[in-house]
Amino acid sequence: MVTLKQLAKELNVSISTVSKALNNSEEIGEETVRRVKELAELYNYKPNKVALSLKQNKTKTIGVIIPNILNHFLAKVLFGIEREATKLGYNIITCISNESLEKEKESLQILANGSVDGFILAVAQETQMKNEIDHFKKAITQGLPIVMFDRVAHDVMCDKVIVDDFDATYNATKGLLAENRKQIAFVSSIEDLSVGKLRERGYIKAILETQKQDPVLLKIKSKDDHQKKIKSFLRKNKNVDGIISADSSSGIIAINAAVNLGKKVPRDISVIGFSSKSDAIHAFPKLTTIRQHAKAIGAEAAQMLIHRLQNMHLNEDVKTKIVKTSLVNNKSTKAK
Amino acid sequence: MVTLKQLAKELNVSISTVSKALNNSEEIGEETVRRVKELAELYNYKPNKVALSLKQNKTKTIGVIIPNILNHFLAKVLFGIEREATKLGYNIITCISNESLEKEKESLQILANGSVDGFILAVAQETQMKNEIDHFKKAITQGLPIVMFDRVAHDVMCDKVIVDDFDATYNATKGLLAENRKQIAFVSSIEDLSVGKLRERGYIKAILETQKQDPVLLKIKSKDDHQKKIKSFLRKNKNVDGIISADSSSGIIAINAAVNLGKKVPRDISVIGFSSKSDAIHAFPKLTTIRQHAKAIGAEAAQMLIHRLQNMHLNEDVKTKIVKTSLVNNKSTKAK
DNA sequence: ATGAAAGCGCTAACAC
DNA sequence: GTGTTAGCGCTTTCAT
Repeated sequence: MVTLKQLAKELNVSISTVSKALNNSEEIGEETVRRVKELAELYNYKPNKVALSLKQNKTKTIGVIIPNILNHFLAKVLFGIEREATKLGYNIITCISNESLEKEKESLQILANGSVDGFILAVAQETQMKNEIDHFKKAITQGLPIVMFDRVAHDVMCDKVIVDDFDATYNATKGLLAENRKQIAFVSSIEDLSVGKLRERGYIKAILETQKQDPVLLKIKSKDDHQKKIKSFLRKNKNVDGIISADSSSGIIAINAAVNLGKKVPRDISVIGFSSKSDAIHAFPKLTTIRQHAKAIGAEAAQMLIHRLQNMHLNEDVKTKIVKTSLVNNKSTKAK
Repeated sequence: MVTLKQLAKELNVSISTVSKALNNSEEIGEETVRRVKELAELYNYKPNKVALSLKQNKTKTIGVIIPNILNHFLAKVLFGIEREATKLGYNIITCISNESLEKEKESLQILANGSVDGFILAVAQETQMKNEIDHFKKAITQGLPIVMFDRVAHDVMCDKVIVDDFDATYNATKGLLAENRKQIAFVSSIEDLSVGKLRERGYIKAILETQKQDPVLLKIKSKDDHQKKIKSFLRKNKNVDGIISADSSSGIIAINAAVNLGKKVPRDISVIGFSSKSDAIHAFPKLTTIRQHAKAIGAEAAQMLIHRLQNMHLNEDVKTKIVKTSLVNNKSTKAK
């Protein structure tokens, strides 16, 4: 990499002259500016990011901590974060906590050594289960703002971007009730997560309001064989004619399992699930989907963090943004 | 963040004494070392990463450029890279090229400003189609080594980690032939990619060797409705009793479509596809899968790059590592 | 209009 | 055993 020093030497001017010329300072003569810029162009000069960061005490880099990059939703949020951050002139350093509290702490620690200006993260499963939040608070105290998305720690004072999970399943359940479904079941492999609990409650509320059916829950552990669990559940509960799925694959598996058992979807059973467009087509018929607008969530989180970084002096109150889900009617429910 | 300066002041010693003490230099007295370390501990001192980078002219950071984070395979490689890099003391800055040549160039450019020590990347689709490679060469010339994985540019002299795509489909096709399948078709939505072409050739070779059937190809464009395309293909080609899928979703869709058309899998038709474990269960029966060992590819790429970074002076020859795929027999083929 | 110098936080060669 | 100094690349204040 070419440095200001080298340019200065070659042009027989001082380093500061070169710096000013490149930064369009009024102080420098027209002719000099031209010569400097020409040479800089020729050598493809780029200001050294590290030196800038040191000087200005900010890195224009965001630390992103994702629990699980193989989760389509989380990956899509990351996509949204990256795009928005890039647009606003920031880079992202990505760490994957792998749902582990320890790894999450570590990542936060390591990046708090001056590598980043702030964090965007979704809380790891283990962290949510143990309800630990000190590491978050510590980072914030150190002057590194955090934006949490989707899975948040409510007791940490920081900006948040969340989904209206409760409403989403409440409304989805209402939708199946409107189809006159007699026994709607709830299938979840994420009951440990804050969002999993919210989704469950939304479903339960809608069911209890009917006063005509009771909640039926199928909870799947990650080590279970999802296909078998769901298939045997459907076999044993022949009266189930509607399914709300809380995670991204149970809905798809449920459809395929139902078809496999000789049921017609949606004639005999309707299914609604959280899912992405690309996964929804893995089911025949295509899964009616609760869309979470993952990219928008990521973009929103990036905006919030960068806004805060650029207005640190103002000390604004923390905000929570709720991104509304939307229901995409495909063929696994009766169309309206 | 606490600095050496502040510690030095509080302890009434010089900055360099503190620095040496913390770095376990032999020069410093036992007692001093103890005092320094205690205070550092108390204030949770962490060496400023940016200052270190500037001083040592290396960032211990790797730039990773991924074409599409929503692709499960690529996401998993990223996972592998992150894990291995972290283990070896490196951070990763992630950019997403979104399959665009322009974005890829930009990312390479921006990160070449001193932000990273080298790159790990898979070439964007557009880049492969236009066969542009100057931006890669430029980065390498600037002293930033590149490791390419999966989708590589053969004309760039750099380390590579690739999959034995040709062999994978060749062998998979042979496997279906051994089941005595009379007409095996090849379904692909990635014919533009280098790996897509290799997979196609592997299939074609195996078919031509039989001298009993001709290759039958279904090529899907990304804007097509994949479900419809595959379903109507199966309807029109009733003699097809075997399918090799080149991408990660066609195989799953094919199984579900076949079942939907009243066929029994694998009695009437066998299917093999590239896929991950978590996607394979979206099909009933579960898809027999060509596993690419994405995490291993990522780890290997990280190791290669870091090895090179730590031995830049040696100027070692570039290497290409081939990671063998393996076939996981599930229920969409006749078990051996 | 141009340059010298200080300083961001750190390490290390070189005094003492 | 401890301190001084220079320097990584850059911006910026303050001379000239």
